[in-house]
Amino acid sequence: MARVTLADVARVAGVDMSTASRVLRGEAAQRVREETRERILKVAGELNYRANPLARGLRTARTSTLGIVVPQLDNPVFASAIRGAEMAAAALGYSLLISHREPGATATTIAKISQTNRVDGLLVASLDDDEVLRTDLNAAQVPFVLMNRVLPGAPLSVVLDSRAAARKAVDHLVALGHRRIAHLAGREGGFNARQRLDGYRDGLAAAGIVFDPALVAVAGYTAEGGAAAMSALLPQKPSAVLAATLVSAAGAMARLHEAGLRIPDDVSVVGLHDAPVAAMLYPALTCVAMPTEEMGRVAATALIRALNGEEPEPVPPLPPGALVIRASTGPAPA
Amino acid sequence: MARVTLADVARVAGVDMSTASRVLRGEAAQRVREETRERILKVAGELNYRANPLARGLRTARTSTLGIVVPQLDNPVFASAIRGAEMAAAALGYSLLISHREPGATATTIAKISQTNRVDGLLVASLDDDEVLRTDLNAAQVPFVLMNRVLPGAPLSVVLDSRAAARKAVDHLVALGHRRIAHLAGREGGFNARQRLDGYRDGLAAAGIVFDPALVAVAGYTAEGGAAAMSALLPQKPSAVLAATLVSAAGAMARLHEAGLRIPDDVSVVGLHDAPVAAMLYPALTCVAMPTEEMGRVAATALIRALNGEEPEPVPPLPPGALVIRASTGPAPA
DNA sequence: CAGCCTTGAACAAACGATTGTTCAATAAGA
DNA sequence: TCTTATTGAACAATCGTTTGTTCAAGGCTG
Repeated sequence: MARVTLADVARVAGVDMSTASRVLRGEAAQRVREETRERILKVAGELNYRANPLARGLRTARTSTLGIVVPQLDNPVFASAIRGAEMAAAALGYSLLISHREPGATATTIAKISQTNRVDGLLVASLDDDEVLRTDLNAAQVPFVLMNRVLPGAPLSVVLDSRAAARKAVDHLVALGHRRIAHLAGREGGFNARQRLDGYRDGLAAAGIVFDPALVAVAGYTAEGGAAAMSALLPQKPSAVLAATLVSAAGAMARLHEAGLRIPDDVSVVGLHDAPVAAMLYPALTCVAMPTEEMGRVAATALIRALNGEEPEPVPPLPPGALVIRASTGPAPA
Repeated sequence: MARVTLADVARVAGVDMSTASRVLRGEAAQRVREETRERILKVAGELNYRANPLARGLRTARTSTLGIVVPQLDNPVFASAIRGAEMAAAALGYSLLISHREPGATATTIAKISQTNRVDGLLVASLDDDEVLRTDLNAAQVPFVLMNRVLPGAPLSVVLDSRAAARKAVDHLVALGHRRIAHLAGREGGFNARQRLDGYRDGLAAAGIVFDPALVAVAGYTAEGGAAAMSALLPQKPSAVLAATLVSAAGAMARLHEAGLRIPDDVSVVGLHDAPVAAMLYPALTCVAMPTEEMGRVAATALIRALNGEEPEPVPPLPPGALVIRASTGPAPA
């Protein structure tokens, strides 16, 4: 059970460690005779040799590990971003070190994780305010990529095209004949919230509907917020609601039930992002799927590229996925 | 920005690296004069020295990293177990390397993650069958602890007391006057499924209700399964349902809505585990909270103990948390 | 005052890989 | 045939720690 080291491989193959190393890393293939090369590979295979990442990391000053910092683990958005990042990282020989970070645990997490010398770079998702996030990131000792977020001055971000997604959702409602469409917005001042609001307005404009500020309420990212915002909007008698997130949609739906309104007969509801929970709501929620897994994949890939010294090129917003029509949307009431 | 190494600390403090190392690791305090000791600590602090985990790991053959393998990341149960494990690990100086593992990606993940020499031990959660899991674990090159699962022969497990939880849920229903209580069971043959079924029967027995196999249906761990099982049970006209998981509860509730039955007026529903999604269902689901976060914490702690050579002592099942009464349960219909 | 213990700290050898440099043998060119 | 490139592989230093061993100085005992 003793680990097989490079020295073992070299000894068995009858070559020097340096030669074995070069062959196994696939470097400068020209400098080694084909026959020797094959012998080394064969021996390594037979011995089931695996390079010790610590030794390699020590020598190369690289860990082949990415850190990923998320505010919540059980949020489906982050969970699937992690999954995507993990797959991309694994495909490129990297591992993922996950740190979940309580919102408000300012700076400490990013500073700590990057100081401990365990990761080459960081994937960062955050729900914090720009300023807080900026302070945090200033403490980062390693390159990083932001997910689902832009921060002026931050080098690289991978974002979802929330604007297009919101537009898509509104188009669906419009096609069903809705005209009084309310919007449960995200946190005020947030980047994504702005995007979604813009998309909402795009949709209205395209349908020739005049934007009515009274039909927009800030719901934030909690069920309670969704319920409260829905309460505020009820007097406006919307026939449909676009919620910025699944969670606020759930809160809104609960409020509609309480108010005795039927979904979708009286009010249609559509949310952004698709996840198993959408199907578990009652009625099952129509929503626009977002490529969150791809976001993780793209972010990890971009980060690794940057670590390899490639010039980072900005990533365009990821277009929304399919409109998943479930039971929560229907024709506008006559 | 160049990293501060132990050599730097030693040089500035005017001592040998070995002395600095011993002081900073807090080892054998007796062998160093108090004055020297303080000087080293002071210098290390001023220089903001952080040991390079790779170098240390190389020398000690330990990475101070735990791997955690979960079948799903967005499952609240696993998410909070991860959170708990992370906190415990961090408190003991360990990091967490997360691998999510598609159920069915047999053996590969565990084998790979433990072969790569990156982790000292593994926390394993799995939904696979015993045999599959056993095969997987045979490939493990490092110590491991099972979470929420027992496997005959496996050295160490940390489990939730699902039996007591199910019992608690049934007691609640009984107290509300229910007598025809159905059970949506987990996967047939699964350890937890058995536990919950036993708890369900315990509850019935305590209330003097005769167990009726016709009131039990296997729902598995999906919403569809929950819905299908609920369909199968409807002809039995239960006045209450105990679902083994939140997901199957959601499926069952959807089915009840379709059938035109009111919750809780016609049928009460209670689920096991508490998570934000429970509050998002309609009506909000009454459930028995489970200490999943603590499970992660305890598992990580036990694993680290084992890695330190301490004799592992079996961990008793973690008792269920509070009964969280929401809107889905009410008095039995007259 | 000589010899022996203690104490405090330096010396030095790993851990397992990577990589710049050297060197021998062969091939090519003059 | 002798020199010069070229190729193929060994040599050896290094990354930053940890830890077994050695060693010097001072304190004690007799």
